[in-house]
Amino acid sequence: MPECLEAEATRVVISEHAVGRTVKKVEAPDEWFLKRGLTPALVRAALKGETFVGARRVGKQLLVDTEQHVLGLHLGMSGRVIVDDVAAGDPLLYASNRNAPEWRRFGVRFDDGGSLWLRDPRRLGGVELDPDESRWGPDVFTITHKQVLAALGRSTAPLKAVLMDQARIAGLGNLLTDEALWRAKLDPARRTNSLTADDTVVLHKAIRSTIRICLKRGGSHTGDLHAHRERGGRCPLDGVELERRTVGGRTTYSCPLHQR
DNA sequence: GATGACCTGTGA
DNA sequence: TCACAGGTCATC
Repeated sequence: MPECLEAEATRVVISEHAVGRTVKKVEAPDEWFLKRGLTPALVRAALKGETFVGARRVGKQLLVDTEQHVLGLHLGMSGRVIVDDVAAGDPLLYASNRNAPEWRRFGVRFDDGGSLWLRDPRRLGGVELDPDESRWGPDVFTITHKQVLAALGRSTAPLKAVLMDQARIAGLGNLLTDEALWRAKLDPARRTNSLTADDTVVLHKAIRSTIRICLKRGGSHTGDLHAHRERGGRCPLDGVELERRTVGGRTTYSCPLHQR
């Protein structure tokens, strides 16, 4: 599920329900889930006795600050954070999932008896310690037009591929990118360096409105385009059949009439 | 850059 | 049984 909006919902839950609490025990039952050389022993040594002092987010990446370390949590394609057995984010989506204990990939138990778990059926998420935060571009929530220009650069890659590159802009995933491009009336496959100055202004506004509106509605799947994202689906703006193809390695829906 | 790999669940 | 899935990473 997670693009930046789901990560943000998760950040809020961690901030409201886990910050201020102290780690008593670290649970790392799935070693595969520990990334970049992290081991159960290392993460245990780093976090045991540490108090969570803040929860941040850069794009899709969650960053939990402790007194001496930063715990990086990534939700992958199917991850959710559960604090004290209550799932973060959309309760409807959560309800459709079974709560299988074997999907718990990483967790901490607090000294007050509660817990925080990262549950991820597909195991595409991960945990790292003290991540290098320079590998992410500016966060999409607050991105400026100037930063959009810098992100686009002179790239000849398809526009969608550039927007989803987390090093250029952090936070846009497949659904939000399709929605933003649909709103901007820009073809996802368009060569990035073919955009006019006006195009970049429209694109920036579309990104901002996509984030604002979908955040308010409750997630990456709440865009106007999303309901029509299926084979044979029609553009909700002008009714023609949407084009379905692979752009930037991801299934892409766009309107062949109004996205140019 | 495009492609396949990673891993596993869901639904047609 | 198969296609597909909201993410990243390595490799041609």
